[in-house]
Amino acid sequence: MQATITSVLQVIPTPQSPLSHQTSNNTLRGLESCSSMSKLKQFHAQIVKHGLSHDNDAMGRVIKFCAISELGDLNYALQLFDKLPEPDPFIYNTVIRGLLKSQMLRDSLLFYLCMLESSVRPNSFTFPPLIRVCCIDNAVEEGKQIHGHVVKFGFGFDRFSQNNLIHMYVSFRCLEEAKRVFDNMCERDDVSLTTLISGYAQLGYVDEAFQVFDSIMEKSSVIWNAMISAYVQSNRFHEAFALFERMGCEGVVVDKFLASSMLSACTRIGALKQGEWIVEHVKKSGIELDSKLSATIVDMYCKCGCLDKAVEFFKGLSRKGISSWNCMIGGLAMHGEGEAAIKVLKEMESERVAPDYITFVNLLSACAHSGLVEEGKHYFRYMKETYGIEPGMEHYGCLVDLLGRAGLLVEATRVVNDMPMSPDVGVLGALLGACRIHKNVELGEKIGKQVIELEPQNSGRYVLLANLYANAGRWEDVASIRKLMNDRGVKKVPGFSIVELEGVVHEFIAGGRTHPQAKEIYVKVNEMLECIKSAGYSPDSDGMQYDIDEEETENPLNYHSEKLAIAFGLLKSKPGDILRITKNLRVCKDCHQASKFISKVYNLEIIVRDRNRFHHFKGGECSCKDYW
DNA sequence: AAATAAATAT
Repeated sequence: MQATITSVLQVIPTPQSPLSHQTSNNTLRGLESCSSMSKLKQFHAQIVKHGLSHDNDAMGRVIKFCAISELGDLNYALQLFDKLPEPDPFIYNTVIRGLLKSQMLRDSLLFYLCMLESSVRPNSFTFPPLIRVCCIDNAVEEGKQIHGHVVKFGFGFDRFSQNNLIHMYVSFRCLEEAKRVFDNMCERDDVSLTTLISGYAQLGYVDEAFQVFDSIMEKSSVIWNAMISAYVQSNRFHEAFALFERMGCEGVVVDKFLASSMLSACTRIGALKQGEWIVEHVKKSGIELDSKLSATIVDMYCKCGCLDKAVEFFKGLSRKGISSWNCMIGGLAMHGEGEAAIKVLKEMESERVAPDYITFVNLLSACAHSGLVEEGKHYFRYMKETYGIEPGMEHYGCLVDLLGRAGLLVEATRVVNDMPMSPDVGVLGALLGACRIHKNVELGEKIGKQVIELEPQNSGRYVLLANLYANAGRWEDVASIRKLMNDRGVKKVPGFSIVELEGVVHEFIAGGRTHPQAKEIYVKVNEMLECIKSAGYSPDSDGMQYDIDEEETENPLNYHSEKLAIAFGLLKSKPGDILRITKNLRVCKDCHQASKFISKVYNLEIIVRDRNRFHHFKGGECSCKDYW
């Protein structure tokens, strides 16, 4: 990007080609509906015959098809370009877009330099794709230079360029720059606003996002949606719901995007009642149930713990998109219904829907959660053999998880070592998890250290390794992990659990006392623990989660968010009720054990969704059969 | 002749 701009500033405009004749007009019109490269080559031949092979207008259309269309051929476009004596800005822009589309990011920037060197003046269409290139390539320096060019060539107030610049600076995490571009605009549109709002939210500045949102006088539904999703994304569900309500009061119509965002909010916190309300609304208001929305609904039912309703809704779909199939299989996986998941795959095949990459991720995860080792191994090969799907990182992750959980650590390690790509944190994390389950300290230590260095800010990894050490009685190592976390300023993610009772969502944070009935709840926790102790429960401090926080005075193990949520549920429910809990972390061993006892002693069904899967506690047993 | 953002499944 060394080219100087000053030399290009005085450019002589490219002379326009002579007008095309009637015949060539017809040829050009035909090009619009061109359906393949071989058809295109016929058109090209016609153009040559009419003596227009150097005509920018005609050749521009040909190049556009080759460079941009799905059926095109970028190399052919480049060959044609080379034969043009004086390509115009449109043609340069088109090739730049084509290079972007083919992920040839560097070449796209270089091509822009060629444009400048040939003294062809960029226009307002030149910059948006270039800005995207910098954005995707994370090319911060080049991005700033392109921004300079935008201004110097006089497009500093072009809305498309500005919107793309906002997007670019957000992706560079330069929010001040993004805001500066935004403030500088004379005319902001929905794109400018949503880009900035979601940008703030992505980087954790939800309140700043709200300020922008709040400053808008006339809010379109797109803007409402952006702000609501911003809250959902930041786990601030109460605010999302509150805003949704306010939106209704202001008479904004719920469209499919809003329905989708709200459903995903319900899904994330496991708010079944609210989710069902949205589904009813979708049905009543005639919002089009497209395949994406259907998938969202299937997913909502699954993740809110209602497998039956998910299945019912799924079966009722007249046209099932691939994502609905995938959500259904994924839902069954979470509930530990491996055999059922395999059955759905077979149904899918008999309905001639081709499974894709994600189908097999979900299917393999179903096998892993149900301990279906042979089946899992079979489908791992099958997807390649039958559908030509090359196993990706996620598939390897599932396979390692599958083998590791089943105690086949040697085989799991071999898979990791023989993978064609180098294993990411997910894959190694699966192996580490297996080491913890099967108490393999040597391997676990080695993998644990790797995983921590790959993701130094992820507290969960430290906790996992510390647990492994604690398990082996290696307390000095536990202490050194704790020190490492402190030195690096890694904060443990606070665990929270959510319960929906009578349509109201209650949230509990481990050791927290913010709930209005906190006092009663804590009394109930103690009573509850005493009660199950006499039924044979003994606290299991194996998990060691508590020892990692030094400042806690009480034993936080007793006040894990899940126990608070259950105690609250006990206060509010009658025997025979079902208690649904959603939590952000994984269930710890002690809570798992306690939940089993509680389900028996209090005759209460408890359905817990953790980070990974569902646990259905009933009569002293858990649906995961302690396999999780 | 031409374009940017926002939703689902790991």
